[in-house]
Amino acid sequence: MSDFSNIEACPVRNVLDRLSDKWTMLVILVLGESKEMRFNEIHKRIGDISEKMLTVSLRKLEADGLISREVYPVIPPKVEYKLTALGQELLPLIDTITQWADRHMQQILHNRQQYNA
Amino acid sequence: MSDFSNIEACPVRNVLDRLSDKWTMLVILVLGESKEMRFNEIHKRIGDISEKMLTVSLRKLEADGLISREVYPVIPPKVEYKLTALGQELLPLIDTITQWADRHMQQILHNRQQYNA
DNA sequence: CTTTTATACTTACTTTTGGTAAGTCAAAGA
DNA sequence: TCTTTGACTTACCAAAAGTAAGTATAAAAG
Repeated sequence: MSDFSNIEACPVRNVLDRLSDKWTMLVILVLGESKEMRFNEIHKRIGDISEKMLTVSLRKLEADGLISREVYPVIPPKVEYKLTALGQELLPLIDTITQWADRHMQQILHNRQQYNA
Repeated sequence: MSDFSNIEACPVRNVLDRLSDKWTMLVILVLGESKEMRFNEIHKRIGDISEKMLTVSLRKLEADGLISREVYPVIPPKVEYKLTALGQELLPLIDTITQWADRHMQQILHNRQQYNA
């Protein structure tokens, strides 16, 4: 049983803190859909993420080594993102959650309605 | 390939949006450690969550039907929380991520340092 | 009999995180 | 010369989360 309250030293806290922001897990999922993706492709695929937050999310994932960023020196700019081996390892774990989501969404929506009544 | 940009209709977005806040996944993990838990127990186990946010997180999880909340009419108050069957289904999926975290934390910390240099 | 303690919250206020819209850069095309 | 293109950046505003204090009530302590 890990010591969740020791935030610095606890791997679980360390990783969950990084995944527990508004966009990170979704960005990983999206990147898992194709070999590599350009900034605007990811942006369109998600739809409602701001450019600012997409930039921030991608930079953090890059810093952790979960994605790689390749800049082509052309104009207009071209930048390709893809999951690293490490990132690809994480992908199926998040994907399992999305499958669970597909199976249980109806139930959850129902529960929410009950609760608000 | 689901339509992530249709936030209302997409189960993945719907569930990820709920899990993608600062504390939800960690609260589920902690509740998975014992049969049931009282408010202050959860609070101490996590350590740095505020009482306010713990209340908010628990209420949302309750609304979705992932945890149940039992109030004993005593003074001082006693309230017990535990995962429902639905919540217990989700637990191993989050737990798999924490195991991945344990395996790769060193590498990730190393990557972060490299990036900031 | 007054004060303290215990537990699970609220509430008012501040800080951090995220959203919005406009701007930047440099070359190619009209 | 003016517009378009793509990947951002920036200044400013809104939403989420943190902080510290307060609430309720009865039993136990002094």
